[in-house]
Amino acid sequence: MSGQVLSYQVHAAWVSFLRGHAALTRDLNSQLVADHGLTMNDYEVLLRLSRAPDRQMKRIELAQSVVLTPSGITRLLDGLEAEGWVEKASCPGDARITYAVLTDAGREKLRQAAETHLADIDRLFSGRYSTEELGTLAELFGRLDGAEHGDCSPG
Amino acid sequence: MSGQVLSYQVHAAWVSFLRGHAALTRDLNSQLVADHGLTMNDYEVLLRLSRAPDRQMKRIELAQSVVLTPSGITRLLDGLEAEGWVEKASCPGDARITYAVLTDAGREKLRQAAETHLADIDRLFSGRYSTEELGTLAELFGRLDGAEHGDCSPG
DNA sequence: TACAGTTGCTTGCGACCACAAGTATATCTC
DNA sequence: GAGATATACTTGTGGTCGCAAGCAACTGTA
Repeated sequence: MSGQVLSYQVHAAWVSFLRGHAALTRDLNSQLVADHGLTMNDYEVLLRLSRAPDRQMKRIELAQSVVLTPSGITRLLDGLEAEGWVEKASCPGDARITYAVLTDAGREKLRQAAETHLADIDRLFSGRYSTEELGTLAELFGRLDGAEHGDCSPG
Repeated sequence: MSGQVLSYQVHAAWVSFLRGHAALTRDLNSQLVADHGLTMNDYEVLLRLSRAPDRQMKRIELAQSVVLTPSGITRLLDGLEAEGWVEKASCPGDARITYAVLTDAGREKLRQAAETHLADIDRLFSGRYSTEELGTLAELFGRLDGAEHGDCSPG
């Protein structure tokens, strides 16, 4: 490894990554907030829950899955619970653990939001990349966190 | 284009993109703050200025180059000015315009921060990708904003 | 010159999120 | 089983940043 002098490729990729993320998320987030009153993190949380067994997850696992701290997930879920889209459930075997459960209303909210949000994402990506390139991106990104990926549709 | 049903590739790439960005920036940013008292945006601004002619840029152009709003760049530069790393300069021909100018102290600060920050970036990327893959990433990312890229070393 | 529209910048406000500290519960060690 | 440690979660605090509104300066039209 170099250490002292960063390769041109690494830095060029990193700067583009930062700029691309800032530009895309600002666009997508403001659209999502305007259309549905959800932030992108709200949406991602609803999506994770919708794809989890019994549509519920431990809060701590949910936090890790969307890269938020425990305090972050508490505040985020506060909002979703206030809207009735998520509920708490206790864990019989461990009183420390609280589950976040997607309600029917939350499922419906996600379904509505997905209609425009997926189209927004599609518009930003499909115009710039071929199917093959998207596959390459998905593979390379996947290495950043060793993430698993599921179907993209809610439900 | 699809519009209604998002392709698997698009969504898989997007979700990995979000997770990767969150994980990487949280790591790099906390390191940079702990080591040098700079946020990643602070660093990026200092770097842009260091590579600009006469080490100065119009504030509005600086904001666009790091994807911040005008209010965002005002607050950010407030901090850098308070530390003496950046100064304001007026534009002779247009009193609306203010330049942000990198001071010698700011240049030195950037040099010090770059030592550890570039190594941090290198560590995160070089371990996961080959040189060829980094080139691919840089090219694909570059299309997100049509950005131009300069040398990665400050000065 | 007068007036409308645009541009650059700042400020008030609110949202989001991380960190640190605190509480409650569980587990491990003796 | 008592005490130390670890885990899950919440809350107080502070920082960053976007949006809307406002101000100052420039430009265009007549």
